[in-house]
Amino acid sequence: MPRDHRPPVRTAPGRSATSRALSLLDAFDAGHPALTLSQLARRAGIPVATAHRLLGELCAARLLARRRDGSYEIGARVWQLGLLAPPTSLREAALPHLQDLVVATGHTVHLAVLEGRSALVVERLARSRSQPTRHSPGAHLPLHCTAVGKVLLAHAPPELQVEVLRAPARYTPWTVTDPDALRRQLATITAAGSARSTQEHRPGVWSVAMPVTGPAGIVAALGVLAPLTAPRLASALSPLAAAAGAIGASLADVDLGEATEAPLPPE
Amino acid sequence: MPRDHRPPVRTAPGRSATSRALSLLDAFDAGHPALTLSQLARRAGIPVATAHRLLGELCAARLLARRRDGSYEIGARVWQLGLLAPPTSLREAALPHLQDLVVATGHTVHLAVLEGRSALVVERLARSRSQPTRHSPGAHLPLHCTAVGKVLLAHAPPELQVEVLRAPARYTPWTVTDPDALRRQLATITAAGSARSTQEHRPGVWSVAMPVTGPAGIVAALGVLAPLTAPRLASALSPLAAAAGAIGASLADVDLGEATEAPLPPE
DNA sequence: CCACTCTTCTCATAGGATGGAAAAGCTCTC
DNA sequence: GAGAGCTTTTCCATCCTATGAGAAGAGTGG
Repeated sequence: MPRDHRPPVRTAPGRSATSRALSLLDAFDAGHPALTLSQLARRAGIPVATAHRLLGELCAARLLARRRDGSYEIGARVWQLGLLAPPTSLREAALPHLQDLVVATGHTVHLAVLEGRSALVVERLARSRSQPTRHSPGAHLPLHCTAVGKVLLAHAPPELQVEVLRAPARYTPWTVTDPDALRRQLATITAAGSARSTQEHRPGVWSVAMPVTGPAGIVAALGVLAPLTAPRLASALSPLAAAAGAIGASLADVDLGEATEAPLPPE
Repeated sequence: MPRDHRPPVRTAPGRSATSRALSLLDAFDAGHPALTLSQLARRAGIPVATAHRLLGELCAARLLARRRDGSYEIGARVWQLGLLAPPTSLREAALPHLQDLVVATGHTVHLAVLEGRSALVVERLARSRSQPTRHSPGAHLPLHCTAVGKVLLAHAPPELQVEVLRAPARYTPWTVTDPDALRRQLATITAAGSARSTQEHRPGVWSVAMPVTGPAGIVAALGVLAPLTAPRLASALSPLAAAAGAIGASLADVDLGEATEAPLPPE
């Protein structure tokens, strides 16, 4: 019975119990779809013993599952819940039109929504299915140097524009990082109804995008990507507009749940 | 200052803080993709004040989002995390083969995995995209009266078989609810390599299914559904086997993360 | 066989979660 | 426009539950 003395436990730094559990979920990303207990504890910044208990709860709720080797992965329950999230209804409404657009243009097609300070790719379709798509659905794109991002930014609330234009990151030698130049671009985009990006995010690639307007306003941006060597992009504008319009129209009865950012500005 | 006296708060029944927060997530389902605070509190069985605080945390973690009208919905973050769950990699590996199978048979195609005591539909493809698919991906099917369910059950651990066969629910007049008869069916299915269901789950519909075998054993079941009036189902067996084999083969390098049920049997 | 890492479990403490109640909105009806 | 009935938000005293060091168990491999 060597358990002789128990020094007082240095307890609860300040985060709530729930926030710790949720930080464990945040430890997973595309590069880390499965993690061990100690990896999770490290990445979430909480003691192993605590992580172990919380992981047990997350597994009981089926948000996580254990693999054969003992490591943890995101559970099917999360996938299932995710089907109820707004991107799914949008994605399903858009899919047939995206396919049409791929056929019409022969290029890769993007559908993205605004999430936080970046564009969340809801769906991406390429000519050949087997072609390795660099950014799969679920990836984030910058707002200031992609065509879909610019469309979303141009129709975003001014506060967000200010925030994003404060310090635009450079991705290629062609990325526009001057706030004033970008601001002028946004004005043009709102007026013209379409945005483009030429090698601003990825060398050798240009893209055009247009807004998708549902009953509650702009809900997404639809873009076409192609290599610089491809035929003129002007030919893509007409089918792009048609597809964007068709998607918007099919959104008529779909929920108008434009989610707001965070409900609690205080703190 | 009318706050004169404060009777002691009848506190904490027994559930952990985290489990309460997670029960709020469980309140969402396909029929209720958006809920108000009081609905959530009712459905999760927790006081409004507590629910309000926990919902604030879930929104901060972006697992939930608020709509314009103040109601809550599943956040895009959940959708994004769900892309890391096993169903996604399986779904993506299978999709091209499912499309081939739809073309080859002309019927609706199902891909399902075992989850708990039911079959989780990972993907469903029909001939015409616009046709209203009754059960979309994410839905659960019973194990004892659908073709995909029977395949999964036949290869499931004996404990699960016992549990499911204890009291099989009746869905139609043709549902087989006799445990012994079902047990014999399972033996036949294991031997023959395919299962069928004729109106056992839904009147006027039959289905055939086969297992999808990856490097780590049976990972899913692939099924074909058709109305009773359709041509003989035997013609579907050959393309079905081909597709199931192709999916299994393309799973070779995909993670072998066969998730176990729950890690903690105690309690 | 020992050294090492990862996982599981225990338990005394105190700090945070709890929920009744009040207040603030919000939508109708009369 | 007062009032009833509803939902959402805030407050705070109590006390229950989360906490995390440590020890033991379970692998791993040199």
